[in-house]
Amino acid sequence: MGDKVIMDDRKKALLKEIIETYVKTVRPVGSNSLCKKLKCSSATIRNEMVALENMGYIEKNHISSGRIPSEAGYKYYVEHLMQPKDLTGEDMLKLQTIFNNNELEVSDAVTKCLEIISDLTNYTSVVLGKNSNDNLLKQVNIINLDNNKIIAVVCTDKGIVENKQFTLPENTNIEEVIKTSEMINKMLIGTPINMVSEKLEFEVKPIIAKKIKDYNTVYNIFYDAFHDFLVHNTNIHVSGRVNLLKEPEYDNTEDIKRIASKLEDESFQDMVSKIDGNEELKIYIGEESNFDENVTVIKRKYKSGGEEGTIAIIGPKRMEYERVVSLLNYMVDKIEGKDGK
Amino acid sequence: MGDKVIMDDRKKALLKEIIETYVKTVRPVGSNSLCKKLKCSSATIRNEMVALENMGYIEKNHISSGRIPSEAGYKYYVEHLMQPKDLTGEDMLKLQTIFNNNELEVSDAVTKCLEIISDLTNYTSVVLGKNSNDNLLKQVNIINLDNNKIIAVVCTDKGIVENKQFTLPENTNIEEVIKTSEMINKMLIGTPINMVSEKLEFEVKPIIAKKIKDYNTVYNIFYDAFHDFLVHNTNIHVSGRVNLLKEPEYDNTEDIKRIASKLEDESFQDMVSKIDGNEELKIYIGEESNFDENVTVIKRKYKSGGEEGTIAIIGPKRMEYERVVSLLNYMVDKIEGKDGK
DNA sequence: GGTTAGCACTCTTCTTTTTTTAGTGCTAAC
DNA sequence: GTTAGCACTAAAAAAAGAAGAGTGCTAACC
Repeated sequence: MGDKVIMDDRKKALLKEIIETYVKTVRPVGSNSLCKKLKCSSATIRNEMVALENMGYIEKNHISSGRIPSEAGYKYYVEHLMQPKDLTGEDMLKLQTIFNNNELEVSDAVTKCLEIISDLTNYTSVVLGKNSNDNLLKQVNIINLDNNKIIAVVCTDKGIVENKQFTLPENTNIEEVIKTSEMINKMLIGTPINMVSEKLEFEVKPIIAKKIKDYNTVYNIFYDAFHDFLVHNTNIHVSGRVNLLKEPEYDNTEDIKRIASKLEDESFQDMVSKIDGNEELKIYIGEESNFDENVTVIKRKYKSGGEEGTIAIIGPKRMEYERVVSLLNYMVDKIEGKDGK
Repeated sequence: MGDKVIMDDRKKALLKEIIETYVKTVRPVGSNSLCKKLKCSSATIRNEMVALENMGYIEKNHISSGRIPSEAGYKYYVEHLMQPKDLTGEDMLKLQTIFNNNELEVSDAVTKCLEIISDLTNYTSVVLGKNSNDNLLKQVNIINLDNNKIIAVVCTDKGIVENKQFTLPENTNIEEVIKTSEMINKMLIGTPINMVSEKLEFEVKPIIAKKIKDYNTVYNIFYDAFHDFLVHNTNIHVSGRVNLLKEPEYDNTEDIKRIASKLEDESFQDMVSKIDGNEELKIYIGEESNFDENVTVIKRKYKSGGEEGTIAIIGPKRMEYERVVSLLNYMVDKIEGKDGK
């Protein structure tokens, strides 16, 4: 109990072995099966297991069952034991073929990657992308439809385009809207997209206030258009939802339905959104995942072209940590163009 | 066997009762439970049941179980027995609140409806929308980014906007692209969007062929942009995926996983796509559903503004047929603006 | 002191048996 | 044509038994 047992090398090796076996087999791991690997008898292993259990790294389902890793165990593994290996040739090859296809736009590449990762790993992957603030306003166009309807098209230097439709009040003069758009194009081009609203209010609004009587309506149109650009511009893609459902530990309808619900629910967007602190990669196990106590979420930031975001892999707690981490890192390096190619 | 038994009124009432009870309870229906409703003894009902079974409208799981409707039974019900009722006040109210919200654009309204239907019925709903061919070209804009990149923005009179990015070959003159876009804006405005490619080839291409040396590159850009507009512009929305999974008949992991797979698979887009013949509403039961033998799909066409498409409701075979049909019809009338409001 | 063989014990899982229950088909009487 | 009565069936639920995997502990071993 109160014993301060230290985590010696054999205990580490044992924990590593237990976790990696469990990841493969999804069965509680018994002392017998580890004899060869650890080069000692099952009795010795059992003794060590008791120690590991007291430390909280492994647990058992019932008094005479094999051991399974605890959440703390996985956490210890991730922090101290795992060694992200090189990608296998197979994994590497598949990824390479994607990136050699130059035609892909950034966000296509990310999405495509996502699919591949889901495919290779059999987990679910999610990407939450956002237009980064280094997008600069390139141009805003007004297109005049019938019936007092107009469309405002906003475009940035990174090539991101968004549009929004408005119905003008009866008495609004479309010409004035178009003139204002021209003014914006003269004054605000090159402004970081998140600063546009501000400049619109303090630089453009005062000017049009003098020239146009219904200036508030006109102002609001552009305000809305830019505002929408910022808000709307979070796009989320999910790939391989069912993969997760098919993981063998979810073998009852309860679990499956619960997880399927969560995967469809929009709220899981929040879950992906942020990596706390400013680490590039972070692993959230069980409770911490903010999604479901029976999963692990691995998040990885990326930033490329006009877009930045987070990729998240959702898998069972007995995830192939090493592989997924390698895969993610490799992929993001490619996307960010850090590989010199 | 060879008996030609006729479907008299009592048999009809019995079949209707069996189906509607089964829809509610999801349990095989026994003769006893129907005595009150049919006003006769269980023995009589059993006799009639034998007749219905011979006709193929009901079946039993094993020799001493109650009866469940067969696929043919559902089909008979849908064709002869059900009477789409008026919506309940509750259903009506929820729908009304959506439509009173004038700000919704068409496609938003459809999507919103979808969510409500999934919510009310606990089935899965899908909409496959397409820009209808009565969209006319309104305008095409070229936006010039750095690095030989340009964006082509295509807009129709119904206010649908699409954009596509291109990287120009080194030696292409951007001015010429812009000039061509202006020419298109003069010549092709008002052309049905599906005809634009053709006119582009036979009316515009010959002209630019004379003026521009690299005319093929320029032509291809616009060709691609318009082509993409047509291809891209099928949008599919799914709502309430999990609802279907939660239906009580899918009480084993097998079924749930299989159906979840199909719901995520893109191929189910094909399933939704068309209603054969030119009926407005059609019901596909089991095998016919083209999706899964354990579901029913009800499809309903709609057409509104610049968009047309099909709404499909996917539910268990023991679907609340009457309610769903009423709901769909009511909803589509509203969307199409046929209610005079 | 750490390591190991041996063994009783525990819990799960699988198989078999028994009981209960819902509902049928058929016969004979109304 | 309708109904009561009854033997019969199959499923589902509950109970009982057998097999297996793995543990904890003790005592002997190096």
